[in-house]
Amino acid sequence: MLSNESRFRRLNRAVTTLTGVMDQSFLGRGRTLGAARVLNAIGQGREDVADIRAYLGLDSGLMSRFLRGLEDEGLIVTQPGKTDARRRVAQLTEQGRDEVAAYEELANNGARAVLNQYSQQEALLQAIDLVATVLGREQIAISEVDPEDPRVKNCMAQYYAEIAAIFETDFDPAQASPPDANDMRRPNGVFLLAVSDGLPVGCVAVKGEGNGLGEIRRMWVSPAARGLGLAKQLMAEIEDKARALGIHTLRLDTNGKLIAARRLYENMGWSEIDRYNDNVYAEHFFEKKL
Amino acid sequence: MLSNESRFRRLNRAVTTLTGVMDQSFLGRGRTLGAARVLNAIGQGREDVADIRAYLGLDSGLMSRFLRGLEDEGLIVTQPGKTDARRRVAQLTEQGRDEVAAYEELANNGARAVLNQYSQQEALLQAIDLVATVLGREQIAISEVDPEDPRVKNCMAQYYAEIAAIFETDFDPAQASPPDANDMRRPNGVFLLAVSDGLPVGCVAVKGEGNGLGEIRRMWVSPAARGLGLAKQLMAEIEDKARALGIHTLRLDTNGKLIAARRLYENMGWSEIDRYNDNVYAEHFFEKKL
DNA sequence: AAAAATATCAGATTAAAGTCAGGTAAATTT
DNA sequence: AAATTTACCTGACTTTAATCTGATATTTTT
Repeated sequence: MLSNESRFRRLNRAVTTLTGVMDQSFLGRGRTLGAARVLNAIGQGREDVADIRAYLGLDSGLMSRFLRGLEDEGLIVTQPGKTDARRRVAQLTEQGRDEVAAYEELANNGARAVLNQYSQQEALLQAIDLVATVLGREQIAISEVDPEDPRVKNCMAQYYAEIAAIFETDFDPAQASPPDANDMRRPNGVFLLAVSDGLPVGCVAVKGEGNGLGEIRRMWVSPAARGLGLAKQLMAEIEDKARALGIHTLRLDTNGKLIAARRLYENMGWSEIDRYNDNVYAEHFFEKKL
Repeated sequence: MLSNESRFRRLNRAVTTLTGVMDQSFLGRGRTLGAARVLNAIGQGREDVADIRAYLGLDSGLMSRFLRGLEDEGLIVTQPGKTDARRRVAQLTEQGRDEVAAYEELANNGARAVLNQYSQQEALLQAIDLVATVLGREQIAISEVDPEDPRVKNCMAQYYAEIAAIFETDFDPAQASPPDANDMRRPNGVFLLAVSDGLPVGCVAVKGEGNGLGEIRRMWVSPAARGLGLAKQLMAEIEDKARALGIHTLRLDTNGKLIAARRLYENMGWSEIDRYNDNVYAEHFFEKKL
């Protein structure tokens, strides 16, 4: 009925309207939106002035004035950077933290007001995650994390829930040869987590034992990030990490129902081999020489 | 992992960033955003100045200046309204139409640029429809349309596709006692369509034959609008319309697999009766005295 | 018919954001 | 060591949006 473009523009209009309302509530704290944006950027942990400037797209003169204003209010302090004294670093004062918290509260209240009046919140949130992740696809960042990072645990919980739904039985991780966290930490292995604007959207690990053999584990991509080529990117990066760790042969196992995964492995140069473990959920086994 | 509020705010950020880029492209046409917004509102068919003013939330002085500017550019003409000469009415000139088309092109290109780089477009668009509809829930408008309106055909096509998926067989509308369009037109009946910012999200009809008996047909709510109470609203409105047409008894049929629908009818005071037609897809029959 | 309300317009003013042209100190390059 | 570049600052200026006041024409109410 509507063109795809129009459907997209409907979203723009709906979100823009809400954002306008939210911005209005921000004004209630007696600061201009520009100053509030800078303050909140600092509150998000962005300290480097040049970084904030790039993030918000501000002219250096304008930025400078915002910083002076916030300083005069006693909300931030700025200092020359340690490694480069030209780059200045901004930090919140006690009072600044309170003020950021107040803005957070306003933004969260605005969000809650919308979410709470809808009966099927989880479905809505999943749609929101998908849309936000696809629209912000350029800013998905893959980085090394500890295998016991709480975000990793969260990814795994989602993974198990999905697997259970696909297998139509309970999924017992203990029966899937659970890897020792230490084998996914340097120097044995590496754990990679993909994050899209704060939301964990995928992970993968290489598990090693220091003998040149490695295994790919914990491969997962959130439904919100599927179709973006993230799985391929994670696999490529983890292979690089494995190579750098001195691993020459990688293996992995997978279930027959995870068809997309199997196709990916085949496309990326893996070859099927015989069963090499007693994981009861695994039906296909692959190997790749690095 | 992330709070619900944070997940919502991720969407805000992603959309706002894109909107900013789009707005930049609008500026390329040498007009301020304010003036462009007014022009595009007129291009959308909003003619009444007071209406545009309310829609865009503009002060009368500011609005007046935008209109003068657009008039000076030769893009619009304004006249006193016919029924009330205080309210002015704006219309596009030939040149204005071209300019609106140019803005449309820019906006559509921006939307396409985002959509086209994603491989699972239809899933994304469905998520977009859901999010935009829920966020813009207040602006769903229900109005009478002709049963042969193309938007109605589109709703029905979606309905049939869904039904086919639920029944796991092909669905042949010809076997479902298809109603005569004329019986869903005044004075026999009424057809209602629910539209959310341009997107048809639901419909319902009362089919009558002028004898005080009526039948509810074409009841459908888009997946994008479920959970908003739209079905209930449509049913309530169509009952009112039926009453106003002089109908004293309403009937309807439904399939056993449409559980939510059946529960709705029961909650709204319908009582189950014996089969009254030979619709092969119908398994439950209801009646309501008005 | 008079009074009140409504819709727009025009001019003056303010506020916020953004731009531009130097200037300084620190870092980097030559 | 000199020249260049970088990051930030300051002050002057422009643009855009927004607000406020008062005027006019029209409609509605009394």
